[in-house]
Amino acid sequence: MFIAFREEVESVLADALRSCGYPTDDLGIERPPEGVDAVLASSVAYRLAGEAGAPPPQVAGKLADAVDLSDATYVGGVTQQGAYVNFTPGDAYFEGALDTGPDAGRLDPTGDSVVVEHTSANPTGPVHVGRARNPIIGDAVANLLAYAGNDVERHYYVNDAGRQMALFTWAYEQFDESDLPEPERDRAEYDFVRYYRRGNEFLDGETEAATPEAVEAAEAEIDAILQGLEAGDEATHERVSDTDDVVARLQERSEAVYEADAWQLDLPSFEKNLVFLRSDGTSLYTTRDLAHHEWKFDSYDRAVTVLGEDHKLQAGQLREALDLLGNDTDQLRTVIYSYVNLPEGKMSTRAGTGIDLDDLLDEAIDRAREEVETRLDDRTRDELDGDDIERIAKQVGIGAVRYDIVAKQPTKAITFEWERALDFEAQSAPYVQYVHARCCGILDEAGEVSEEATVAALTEPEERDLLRSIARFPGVIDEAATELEPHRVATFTREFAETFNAFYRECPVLSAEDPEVREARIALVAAARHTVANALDVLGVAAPESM
RNA sequence: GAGCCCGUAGCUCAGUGGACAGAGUACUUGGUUCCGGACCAAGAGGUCACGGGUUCAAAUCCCGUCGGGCUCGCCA
Repeated sequence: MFIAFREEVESVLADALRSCGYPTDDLGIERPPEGVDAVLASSVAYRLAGEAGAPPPQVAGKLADAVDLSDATYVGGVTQQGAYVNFTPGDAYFEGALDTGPDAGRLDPTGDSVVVEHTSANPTGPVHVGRARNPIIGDAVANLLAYAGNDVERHYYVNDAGRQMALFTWAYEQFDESDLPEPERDRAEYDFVRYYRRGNEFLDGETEAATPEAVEAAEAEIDAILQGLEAGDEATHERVSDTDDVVARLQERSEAVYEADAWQLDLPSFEKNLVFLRSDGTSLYTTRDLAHHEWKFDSYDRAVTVLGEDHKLQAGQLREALDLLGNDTDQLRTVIYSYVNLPEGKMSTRAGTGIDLDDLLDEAIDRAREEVETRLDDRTRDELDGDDIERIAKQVGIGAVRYDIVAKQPTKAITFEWERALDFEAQSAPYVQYVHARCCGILDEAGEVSEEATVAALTEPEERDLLRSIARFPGVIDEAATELEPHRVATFTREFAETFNAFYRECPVLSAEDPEVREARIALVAAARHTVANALDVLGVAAPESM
């Protein structure tokens, strides 16, 4: 509804500007502050004041008069308030919101195919919280693009060809399991990471056996393994097997230089040369990634990659090299996130400091379970059995962690604190999930949602506010998808929950005396439920029917 | 040292040219015979890091300073 409303506003405002003889290049459309009774407003009068030779409020008044709403469906009215031209919704706008169903927030198909790559990492160990933003943001970005009407594919590119894997392979053969600590969990990556850490300790000379000669021998062996991986690389990786082709094309570029036996690229925007072929003839990650991205460009309309800020330079070099190779790099967008730190310092897989994501999730589920159990006595509705408690604990615990991470702007650094991430009150997943459960509770008792329900029966300000929030959801999806900023959806869920709670407080649904009002409120709760369920779905947070 | 990112209430964060800078948390006070109190209402809390500039209008854009982070490898 919001998008159609916005298009109508753009159209009628442009017409009004033309009829007054003003330029239409900047419509100045924005969202008015809280308390203003309009869905959208225009501040264009400020910019026209000089040209019109009249103060902004006068220009705004003239424009408001010139707006012709006779063909408008969703825009119900236009008023001048100070220097602003305000557009208020009509009945069709509210009716559309009340009709919101299971496809809430899903936009019309764009026809674009998009590949979202995230969490690409070396399989050398478990994911710690420092890196946890990658899968969580990546998943939300992919969901967001799918809701925005794109045909989305998700890729998790496991790189098992680089030096870290060669080091790991060497360490795995070199060290005896009996000399290693017990794995922290019964899973492969916890088993493997012990070798990886021990290997790094050895190479750093931190163990007794690590004499300079031994380290040198180890390095030689790792190099030999790397050569072997490189040879096997082409056979096993169809998608990056065009690396040779990329190397050949790069060598023909005038930016290519051959220095110190290695092929390098002198990129104009970067100080340092980018080596794309080692002196021993093996390729580098970035070279293989170039071939991988050309494959993406051939196979999809657009590509999105979610990367930590430590990869930012490499992402820039990749983009410029792709450009040199003749690709349209507008197809590629990169979402960069900052690392998560602990109050006591940095996290590192290699050093073994930090909190594993698995541990955090377990702790979250444990705390959620306690929370559910202490609230059991307060329940007035259905009884819960052990399975229900476990399900709710998982939905709430994992939801709280994901929400805590996805709700923040990725570019900002986060200091991770247990208490904050697992606070189940206020600006958190459970707060929003609770709204969903409440809706389900009401609908459960209400039975069928009537087709006859009409917004004419919804006259309370809290009812109208809720309708506006429901109507706005597709607009939020549109803007968040355009900017690749899923945290905007999280912000929306918070505001939405507050709006719903205000409605819940002021407007009894099941006990409403007027049957038409009761019917309409039930339909409103159903629309709200679909909205909050899908908003949580975008964020990758479960929407429990009871909790 | 150079490049990039960040700095908003005690704390955690929204807001990134336009209507009085907003939430939560913590603190103070109040609310449930009534659809689920994981809720709600009220109060208090701000040199938007600092200093210049552009603009009718700057937390938002530009320049500089300070503080923090990331990067600068024939690693990924």
